[in-house]
Amino acid sequence: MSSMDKNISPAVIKRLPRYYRYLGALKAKNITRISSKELSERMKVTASQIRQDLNNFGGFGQQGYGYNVENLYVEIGKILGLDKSNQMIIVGAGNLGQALANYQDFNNNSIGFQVIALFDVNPKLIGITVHGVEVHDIDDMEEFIKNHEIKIAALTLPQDQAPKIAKDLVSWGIKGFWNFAPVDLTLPDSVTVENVHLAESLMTLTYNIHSREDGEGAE
Amino acid sequence: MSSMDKNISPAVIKRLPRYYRYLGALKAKNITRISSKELSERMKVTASQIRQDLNNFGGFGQQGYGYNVENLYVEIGKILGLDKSNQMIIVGAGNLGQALANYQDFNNNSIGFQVIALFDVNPKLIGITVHGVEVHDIDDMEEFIKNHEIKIAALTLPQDQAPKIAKDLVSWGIKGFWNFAPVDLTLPDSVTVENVHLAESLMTLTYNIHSREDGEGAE
DNA sequence: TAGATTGTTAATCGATTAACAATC
DNA sequence: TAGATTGTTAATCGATTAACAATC
Repeated sequence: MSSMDKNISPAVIKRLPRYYRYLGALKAKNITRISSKELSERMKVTASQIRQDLNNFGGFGQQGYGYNVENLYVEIGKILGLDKSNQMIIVGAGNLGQALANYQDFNNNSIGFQVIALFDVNPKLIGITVHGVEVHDIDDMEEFIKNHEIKIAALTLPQDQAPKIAKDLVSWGIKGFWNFAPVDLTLPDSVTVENVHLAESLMTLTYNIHSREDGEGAE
Repeated sequence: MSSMDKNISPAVIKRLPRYYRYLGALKAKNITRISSKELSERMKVTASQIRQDLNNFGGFGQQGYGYNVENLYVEIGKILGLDKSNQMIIVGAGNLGQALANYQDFNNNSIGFQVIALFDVNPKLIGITVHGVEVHDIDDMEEFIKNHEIKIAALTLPQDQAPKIAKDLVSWGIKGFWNFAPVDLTLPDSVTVENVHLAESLMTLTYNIHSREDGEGAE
């Protein structure tokens, strides 16, 4: 209802955070206005694409002027849901889970994400504190989620455990998964899964490195 | 020359690791053959897409039979460059760098990736060992890369340092970057960059969570 | 006002899906 | 051989780019 989503394509959505990052950088440089043309040169995309993308959400610009940096930054933030509080838990307090808990890039109030608990089965980890956040017993997770009305869970646990725990988490109210386990989660349509498949990302890198080596003398 | 790359689209390349993962799982279940139709049902893509994708690289199947799982697994591994040794270094031995050094998913010989050194400026980190891999002084990086003929570097360092260090690394022989810094690296065309922008991935997650909430009653 | 730049429609391009002849 | 399933061409669909009238 609020944003009368006329089914925005995933390709557009994936580009929004990058616009947001560039606008943040412009803001930090005290640049107050920018045209789609100049932004397109900085970002190495077409000005057409920028205007098309933004116009999915409303007319943020002004003819003859361009876009107000501060305003556009705020608007894209709202579109992405960064104005809401986004508390999350991390399930699996191993190296990756702890790294995410420590990660300053998003884990600060200015962007609005906040890790409020880690969970693990390992008694050696339960009770320790990572970046001021406590590792809890995974058996206490249901109650914690319900008490704190958590909607987002990062999954940084072994592949074989991820599907079952994800299913439980959905029944306890989790609406979005940030999934680092190398497995595809099959969950109801009302639930969102954002995969970060690190091993797969690394494989596309090696593909590109090797294919460039081979194609050196290409036309 | 070797693979006479007829310019495979990035969309196809990004799907290959997922095929590889599914074939590995089939192999582990001792399934020896699979048709594009059955694989398409498991992976929730069209059989057409699977056949089109694979045929960019050669006729791996057999009419009336389907694909041999073991063979296809090996072939896709070769396409991705997993048969070659892929030694890499991690630049930035903070939480994320250490987590990657520890990450078992790719950091084992069976897939062919191997982290052989971490680098940092922090004297407190230099000399420690993470998952059997030593953290070196970043001043020793040039010599190390040249001695070991390293081609791949993971960048897990602060955003403001990434562009300069990436430039240096290129001059020392690095061909591919696995970039975790929230910045776009501008480098020569001969160099490959695979970005893992965690904060941006998390933002698309919140977008989807919130837009589903709003659109609940949509047709 | 004249100049600049948006918002938006139309044209192009590329990727996905469907269909089917080839063939194991 | 008959049945199954690929490899590949053709049709469709969606996303990107170009163009330009609207308008600040």
